[in-house]
Amino acid sequence: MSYGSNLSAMSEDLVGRRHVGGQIRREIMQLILDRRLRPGSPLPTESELMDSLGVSRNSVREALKALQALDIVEIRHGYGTYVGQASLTPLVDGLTFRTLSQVDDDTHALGEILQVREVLEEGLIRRVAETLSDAELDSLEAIIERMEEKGRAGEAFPEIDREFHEALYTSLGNELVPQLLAAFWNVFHRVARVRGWARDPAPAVTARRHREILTALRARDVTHAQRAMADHFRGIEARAWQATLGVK
Amino acid sequence: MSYGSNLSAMSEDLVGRRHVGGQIRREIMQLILDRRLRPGSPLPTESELMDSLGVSRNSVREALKALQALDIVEIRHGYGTYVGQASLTPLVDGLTFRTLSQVDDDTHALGEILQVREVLEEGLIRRVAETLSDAELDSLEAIIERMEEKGRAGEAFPEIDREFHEALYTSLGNELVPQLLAAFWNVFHRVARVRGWARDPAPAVTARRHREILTALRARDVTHAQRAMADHFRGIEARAWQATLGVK
DNA sequence: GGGGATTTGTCCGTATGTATC
DNA sequence: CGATACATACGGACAAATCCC
Repeated sequence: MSYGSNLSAMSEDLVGRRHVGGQIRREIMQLILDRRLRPGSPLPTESELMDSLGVSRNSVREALKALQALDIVEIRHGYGTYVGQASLTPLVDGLTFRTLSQVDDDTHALGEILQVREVLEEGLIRRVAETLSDAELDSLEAIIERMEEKGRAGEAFPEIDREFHEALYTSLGNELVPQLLAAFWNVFHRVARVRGWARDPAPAVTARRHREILTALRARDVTHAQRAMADHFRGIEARAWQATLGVK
Repeated sequence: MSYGSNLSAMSEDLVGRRHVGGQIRREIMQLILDRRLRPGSPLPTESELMDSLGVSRNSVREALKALQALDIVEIRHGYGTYVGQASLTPLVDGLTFRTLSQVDDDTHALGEILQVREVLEEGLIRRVAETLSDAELDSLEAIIERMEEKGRAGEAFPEIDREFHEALYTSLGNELVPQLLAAFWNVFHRVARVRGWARDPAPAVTARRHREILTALRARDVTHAQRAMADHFRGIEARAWQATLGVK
């Protein structure tokens, strides 16, 4: 035997120490929870982790790489390892991969994502329509004016679009909502970029649909707002299906 | 110099070969896409990958571990590596960790997840209420009868609950919907288990709420169904908040 | 069931790039 | 600029799991 000593492996012997890799991953996560480390806090170095966990550097690194993929830790080359933001980037990676994986019809996988986003936003706008303050309506107004300006120039405005939908739901005080929507948005546009789809061919129409949503919100007309949102998604779907047909 | 020869490193020298790790991850994903590999298909062995990618085994393994965490590949000890299901387990892991990480008030993070689930299901049941067939209503009936049986015995039935909500939306033909709902459900119950919360204290009431949803669906009463679903979530919230207070 | 081949899991030692001070 | 601490990457070796004959 070359490397032995099994300092702290006794506890796992009864369990059969199955899948040491996943075990180390859980132990590092538990370490973060136990020490109440916040996102951005420094983690022990790899050397310290191999000592405290009693495993080799390779095992520690594989576990850290897995946690990095989940955005649970953040590794800065030559500097250190830190607690991550636990964002939804893993969801984006997974959904993007899954969608690209269905070569025959990405419309299916993409349509599913779009349907979920539509259901979400239709329900969310109902709740937000009642609690939206005048100040928030004004800031939405400013965003839409930038849209219309781009629309007049015939330029697409994916980032402003994203900004609008994010600003719509800030008043809910729900951090998860904008992150989920942003995740879906990222998947959609990443797939579009890989597939080489064209940009929005009619930005003025898209801007008008957003304007429609805002006027409904100003009137506190929940039904109208919901229908305007649904129309907006019809537009998105039309663009996507047209793009897939155009490419084929 | 011990390991030299740098066969295929020349191409990266100009780029500065930044972040080889993440690069390998993308190359393996691209390999799956290029070869049209389906979930369950075998991947090249680690040795073949280090040859074809021109990197060491450690680097290959770290990339594979990251992809494993995303459920993009599946590694079987002593057998081989396979294309994974690209499920939403990364989302479950991330949200669970994030929720447990907020020790002071998990009610906040958990409340956000619950709100998203509620918005989703309220919107989904509207769409499903119109297209549900009699056969599907009957299968929902069977599930609810099992609930009521458990309810009379005073036993909790988390699994049947999950089954009901999954069966509700099969007619949509959207694979992502049940997976997302299952993910949220898993986060909720995993956190509950870690926190040591009590089980459903009034299963009969929970069963009755589900019965209410079904009767509304049978009557094709969309508004009623939506309200019944909302009531159901009020019950879940009440249980959760009561549990957190009880523990504290 | 036994044995050998294949494949992943773990470990060690070392050299190198990178960021901070 | 040098020193230091850290992550990155490589090669080689052995252990453990699985499969097939």
